[in-house]
Amino acid sequence: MSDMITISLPDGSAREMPVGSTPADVAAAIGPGLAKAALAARIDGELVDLTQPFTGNAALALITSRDEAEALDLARHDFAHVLAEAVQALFPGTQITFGPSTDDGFYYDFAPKDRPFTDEDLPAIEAEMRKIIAADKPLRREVIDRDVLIAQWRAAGESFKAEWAAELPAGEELSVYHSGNDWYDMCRGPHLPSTGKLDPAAFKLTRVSGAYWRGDQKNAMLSRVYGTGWLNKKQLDAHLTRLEEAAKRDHRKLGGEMDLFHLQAEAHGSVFWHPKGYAIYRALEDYMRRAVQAADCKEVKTPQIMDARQWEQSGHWGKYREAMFVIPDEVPNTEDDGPLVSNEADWMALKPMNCPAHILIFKQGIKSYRDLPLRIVENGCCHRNEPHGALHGLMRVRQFTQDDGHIFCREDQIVGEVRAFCELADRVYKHFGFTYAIKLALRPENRIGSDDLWDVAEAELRDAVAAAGLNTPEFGWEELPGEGAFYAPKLEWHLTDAIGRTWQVGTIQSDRMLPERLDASYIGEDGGRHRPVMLHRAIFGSYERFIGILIEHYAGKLPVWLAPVQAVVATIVSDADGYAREVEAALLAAGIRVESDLRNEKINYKVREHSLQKVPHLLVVGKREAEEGTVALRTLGVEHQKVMTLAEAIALLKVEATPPDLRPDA
RNA sequence: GCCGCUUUAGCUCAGUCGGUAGAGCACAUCAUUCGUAAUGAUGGGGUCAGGUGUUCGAAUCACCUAAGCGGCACCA
Repeated sequence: MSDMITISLPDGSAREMPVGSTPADVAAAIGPGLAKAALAARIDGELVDLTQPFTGNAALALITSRDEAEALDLARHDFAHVLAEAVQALFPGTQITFGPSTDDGFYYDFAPKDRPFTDEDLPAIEAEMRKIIAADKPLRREVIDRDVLIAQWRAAGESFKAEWAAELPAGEELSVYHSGNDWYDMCRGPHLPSTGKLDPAAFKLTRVSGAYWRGDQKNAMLSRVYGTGWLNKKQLDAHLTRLEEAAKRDHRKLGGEMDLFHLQAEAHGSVFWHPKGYAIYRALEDYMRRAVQAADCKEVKTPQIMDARQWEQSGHWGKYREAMFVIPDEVPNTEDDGPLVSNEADWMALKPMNCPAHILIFKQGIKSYRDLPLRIVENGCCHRNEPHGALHGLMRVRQFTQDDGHIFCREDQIVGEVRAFCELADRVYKHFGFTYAIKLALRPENRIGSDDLWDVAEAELRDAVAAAGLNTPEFGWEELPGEGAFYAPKLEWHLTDAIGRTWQVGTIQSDRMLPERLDASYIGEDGGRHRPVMLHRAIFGSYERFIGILIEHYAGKLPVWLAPVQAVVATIVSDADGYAREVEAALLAAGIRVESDLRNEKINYKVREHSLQKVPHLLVVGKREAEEGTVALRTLGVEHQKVMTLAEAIALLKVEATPPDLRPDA
């Protein structure tokens, strides 16, 4: 047996190294530059520490900061460790728990000794972290016996770590990483060779928050410190700039600035739509009515309040009563001025969803198989008393309107119906300028129904997407195990917006449970009673949230067909007032949402104001235009104005103001 | 719901040691008629989120409540 091993490298070359060598030794053998730049290694594809000895002949790839994805993840994980070490140095008695890397950095959850951390603690923690980085402490892996480690954690008062170590799967090798000789954390690794490999200018602690131990609200509330971490300052700065840009398009900010809507404590979680915001809302409603009509859906309207018994039967009362707005059916007390009395059996509730009401429509009269598929849709206004901490602008509200729909069909119609819905959703999202990914959420752990039934239901959705030709990487096709609803698998549409964020909006799910619970049936070809399948579907999700997403996607600069004010006629001098009114009237007659600005203000002022309001087109008129019958058209985001005849301007605006589904080329 | 922070004029914010509140923008009035991102002057406007307490005295200190913000948990 030789005392040398062969290490092959990505460039095809190979090196003979003594038994017991490490990737660091190979790097050093190749050259001092690489030895310095190496951060970690892949041995036979597995990411490991530089100091992990080879166990025999192996394929080696050295990781440097050029391997950005891996290097970033390693650095972020190390930042988390440095954060934990810094916190324990500054706040003795703080217990450490868990601290992973994230998409833009890292966090660490602590069990503080006296009080949770606040933002004011962050500068001191950052300074301590920089000290640890400057000390360039070596990070050393040690494999450790489980019982020894648990005893050490207990002795150190680290009860969370002890609990965790005890619950890691039997047979798993436990390791700790030492930072120098005075701190360690349990970790699978790998890590950078030393804290000095981190760039002290490439991280920033961003915020503190509460977080439940193991993500379960029954457990202790820990104190989480978040940071963003990068390989160098340039990357960090670029990230901070991206955050600023995202904040500028926040729909809550723009909603106020553009006078679209407001929220206030007297109706917290419900939207006050102002004229301009409601103009967007109505443009969407009109659009959606056309879209579902073309898909042969019938629009209905169902009651806002239904008897509690209805919600008991549907199963919502048991599961969601806490989140429902319940209305006692109060009657006046027989004594004058006495309190109202109520009987719980007569309670009613605001509808939290539309499905049961749609089933009640289906159940009117006798349905034949010839009636199927029966597609009904509703702009259904729902109320849910969401947990207070969940409310967020238009994105999560207590009163919202879904573009809800239910398709009642036979089992053999599911694939065709889902496919048609996929094609409809595809048209809609393209009209709004979104790309999307379709995902199939598969059976969750807690579910009802047999595995056979799930096999069938999942296959139906999968086949339907394939039939629509959308199950390709181009459409982000992905299956999500365990993510389905408890009663059915679910197709989900995840939109990607202009700055790369994703939003789950559309869905379709096949449901065999609710028709059963509410006893919906149809007469089949054989003359017997059969259960229909119910497909729940939505494209916008909710109007409120979809408008929020649109505002952020377009940064307020909505396309002309959606813009609440599509054009403003602005005068330069009052001599042009009469002509401006003529222009406004002509545009109004052409169906353009137009306003005029005849105020005694300078044109600079008017341009600035309407630009900030994100009005797509400004028609400037002065003496010259009034005499010539022209307008100077200034378009948002375009540097120079264009002078044209009024007729030309109207033609141009009419084209742009036409919804995409009504354009000749649609 | 949980953790942290915040709440002062329509908006964005300042307000020191506890001593009775200030700016810019917006608004109103007047002047200005102006060619593509802020014309000037003058003026009005606040029970300092609400409540309770400490104090001779509270925007300021304490407690409670509500809402907002950042997360966590939840999202039929």
